[in-house]
Amino acid sequence: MLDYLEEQIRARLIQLDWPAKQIQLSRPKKAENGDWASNIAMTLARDLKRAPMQIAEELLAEINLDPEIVEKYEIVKPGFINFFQSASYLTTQLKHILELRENYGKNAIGAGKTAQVEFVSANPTGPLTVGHGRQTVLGDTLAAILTWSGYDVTREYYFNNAGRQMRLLGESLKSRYLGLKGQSIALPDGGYEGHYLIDVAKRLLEEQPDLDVESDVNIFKDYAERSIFAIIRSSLKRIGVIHDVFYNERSLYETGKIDEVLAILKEQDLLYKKDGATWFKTSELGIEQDRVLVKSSGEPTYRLPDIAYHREKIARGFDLVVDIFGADHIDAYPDVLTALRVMGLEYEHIHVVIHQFVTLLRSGEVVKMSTRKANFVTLDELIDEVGVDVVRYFYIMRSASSHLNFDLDLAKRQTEENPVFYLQYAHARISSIFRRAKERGLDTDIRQADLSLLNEEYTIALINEALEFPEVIDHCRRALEIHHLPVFLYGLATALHKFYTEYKVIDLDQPDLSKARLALLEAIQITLRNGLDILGISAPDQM
RNA sequence: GCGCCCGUAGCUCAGCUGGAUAGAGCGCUUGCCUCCGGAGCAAGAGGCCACAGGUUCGAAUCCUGUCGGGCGUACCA
Repeated sequence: MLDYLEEQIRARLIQLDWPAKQIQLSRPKKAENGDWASNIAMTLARDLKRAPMQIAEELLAEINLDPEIVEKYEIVKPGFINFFQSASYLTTQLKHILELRENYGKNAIGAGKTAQVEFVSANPTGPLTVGHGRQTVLGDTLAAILTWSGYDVTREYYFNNAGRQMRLLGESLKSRYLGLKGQSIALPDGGYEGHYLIDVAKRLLEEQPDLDVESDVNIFKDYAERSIFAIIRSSLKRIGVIHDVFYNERSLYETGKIDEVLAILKEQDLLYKKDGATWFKTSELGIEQDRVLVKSSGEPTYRLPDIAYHREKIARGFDLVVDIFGADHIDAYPDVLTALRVMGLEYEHIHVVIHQFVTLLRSGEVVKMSTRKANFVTLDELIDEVGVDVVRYFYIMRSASSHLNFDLDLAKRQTEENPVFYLQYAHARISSIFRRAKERGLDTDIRQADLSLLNEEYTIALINEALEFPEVIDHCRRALEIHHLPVFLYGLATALHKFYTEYKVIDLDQPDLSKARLALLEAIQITLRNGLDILGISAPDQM
């Protein structure tokens, strides 16, 4: 419909030799304003120096619209052109859903192209927290949207198991281990206080009881890394996330990629030494101050490997790269992009999605969290408390750029107040109707259903709602925003419930109408299921 | 100080590249099951879209400024 109208209007513009402006078509909020509306006449008014109403008249005077698709059109007040779709168009589209089934909503925009989504990327210093959770689900769901858009998607986890933080982790574990043996050694300054390290220390003590103060800290570091990575991977698995690639920062050193970046920047005279450190002249490149790339200790700061990593992403040839960062990393990526630019690399296909923080609320109170101290809530604890479906939904129901209030009380309620159950209930309700229809001996073979019987107000509203699904997918992809999907699904569930209250599906006296309505419900269920599938939320047949 | 994000109903938030009378959930008031799942539906009350300018035929949406809140502003990641 959208493409069709755009094509027809464009043809008229060319015919009239009017400017080939972008043609905007939208779905009006009010039904009386048609199914699709265009503001083209108003946007042309200035170019043509004529009244919009007149322009619309002339534009439509000789337009050629298929009556099977567009029943009629109207020109209204300021200059809107409203199109009304025909009943046959609606039934054709409904058949489409029934034929496409689990493919309904997919498109081929990314066909033959590759995409990479980098997300989570937490270093193995502790379990995933509630904060990581948002990014985890956000990235996974955006990756799913890209898959539905035809891309060949790589989910990637970038991590660093070297450097100061990891050394601190090793020392912290050593301290805990020796503590268990009765040798009290203070945690290092800024060390990791989390209780999980004590558990790790206990297991290490069981496996290797003979370590002591003299033992190499690397033994502890490696053990901590392995143990914590196992915890992280198990959390990811629980929440349904599988990364295709775990990219170790260390490989950038081993393959010389770090040195290459330094060499290129040096060649461009963008590096200098000061106080024993190597600085990047970012202040000459539109950034407030210069940045340190290599510390006076000889260790690089995180920026340098990040630059090298992104250079590698470009070299790997992805058509689209999406980085998911938390708001606390907001300062890092301009430096990276700047470095890529001065190295003469194409980086327009790299998109950064920044999400704001998560606040946990319990009984209306903010749950205080601090990573340094032991009192953070882990993603696992959250899943234990409310379940995977609810966790996933709550994380993506709001736009990433908004702060997220995660209301634990609401999340735990298995009642009408919980939007997840509202959606799942819609799906289960349809399954239930099909079960009942079979019990009653109704012919549920919907293939010969006469869809033209579906012409009541709320029925048409429901079909229209379902037809928006592909547009929503497209919107999510374009904007790299996922929250439009749960918002859409919620509206679809509402339309379904409304339809259900208004009309009886199983009516033995009207088998043809029943069959048509069952066909409709099948299409709605397909749409709901596909949407939930993208979100990684289960679609139950009964609850 | 500077950079990014946010400010829409009592609360939590939608509102897509500017469009027609600003929406939803929760909470509050009131209705709807002899009938396919009431985990549902309907009605009502509730708004100077933070504030002030500007651009435009038209602004919650774009621009500037002000005021609030969050995050950052490291030789931590």
